[in-house]
Amino acid sequence: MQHMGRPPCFDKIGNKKGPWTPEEDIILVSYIQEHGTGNWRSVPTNTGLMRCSKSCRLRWTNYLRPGIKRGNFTEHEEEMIIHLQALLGNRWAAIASYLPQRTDNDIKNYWNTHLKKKLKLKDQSGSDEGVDHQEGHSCSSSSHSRGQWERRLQTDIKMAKQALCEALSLHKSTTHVVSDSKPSSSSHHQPYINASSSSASSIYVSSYQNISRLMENWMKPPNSNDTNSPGCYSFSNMVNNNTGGSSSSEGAYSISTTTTCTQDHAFDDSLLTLNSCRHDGSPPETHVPLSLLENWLFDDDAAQCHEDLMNMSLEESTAGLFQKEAMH
DNA sequence: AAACGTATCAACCGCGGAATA
DNA sequence: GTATTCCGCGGTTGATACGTT
Repeated sequence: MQHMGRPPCFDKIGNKKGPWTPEEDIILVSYIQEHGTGNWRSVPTNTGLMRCSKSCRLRWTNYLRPGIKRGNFTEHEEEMIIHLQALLGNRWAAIASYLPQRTDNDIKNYWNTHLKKKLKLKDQSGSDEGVDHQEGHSCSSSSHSRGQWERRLQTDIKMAKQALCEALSLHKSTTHVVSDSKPSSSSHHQPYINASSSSASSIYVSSYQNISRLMENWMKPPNSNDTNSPGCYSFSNMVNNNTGGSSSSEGAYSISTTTTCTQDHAFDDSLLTLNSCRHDGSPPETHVPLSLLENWLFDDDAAQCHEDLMNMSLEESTAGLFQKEAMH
């Protein structure tokens, strides 16, 4: 049984493991800025990084990718995760697609460390809920195949949305400026330059400036307020203030901070709309009379979105293809 | 102040499925 | 149609930060 799936790439001689160093991060980021994320296999070779492609991809998607929000989960996010977990099970990637600023890894960790416990306590304290909040998911009864089916369907929907979005948004302005505004807390967020995108193939950020800023931040003593993990430095600043525009197959969204939402709703804002606006990032403020379809694609009225999602089961969202399985 | 226990999260690992030869 | 390679996902691990005794 040599090949059940792909053998791990770690046995290649000299492949480094363990935490990433700032230097490695820089190399990876600048490479991806230039070449995009199309071909992970070639990343180690082309960059000289002594990491396997998998490790590079992981580092990028879980940490370096633009638009990742770090730090505490908001209540909204928490609710979303609980809701979606009940709906989708432990499909963290699928769940993460609704929480675009969070990585699947983050969500998974948060679930395992916080939410699971929380729900357990809740259950113990007498909540009756038929909902099974454990490992499996509420709908897991019949549903391995259904799960796959759902996943596929979701992907199809996403793609359709994307295509429609592109088609519909051709006329819209593609520029969007990243303001260094808000993000909730404290931050000494510095305004990183956003190489404003010319849609699909755009580079999401000005490499030189951001990297030099990155360097600057590394020079500073770590701020305990910020993030405590070794991999954090101040990079999150950069990352958080950029719009995504890379051509990553999975994470190439752009997050506009110029949308109508404010404060806490920054999160809701990107919710759902993200998938649809990933390429042009056009701020939906330009609400022209929208067709139903366009509304679906571009509507990011925060409250609305959130409401919608919270009230919408997957079944509903997929036009009643499934029988409704009572959530609440 | 030290020892110990717990929580957190970045990274690893193995697998399945898609893509390609 | 088969074998091989690559990508992405989810479960798990291990280092370390944090809290308690």
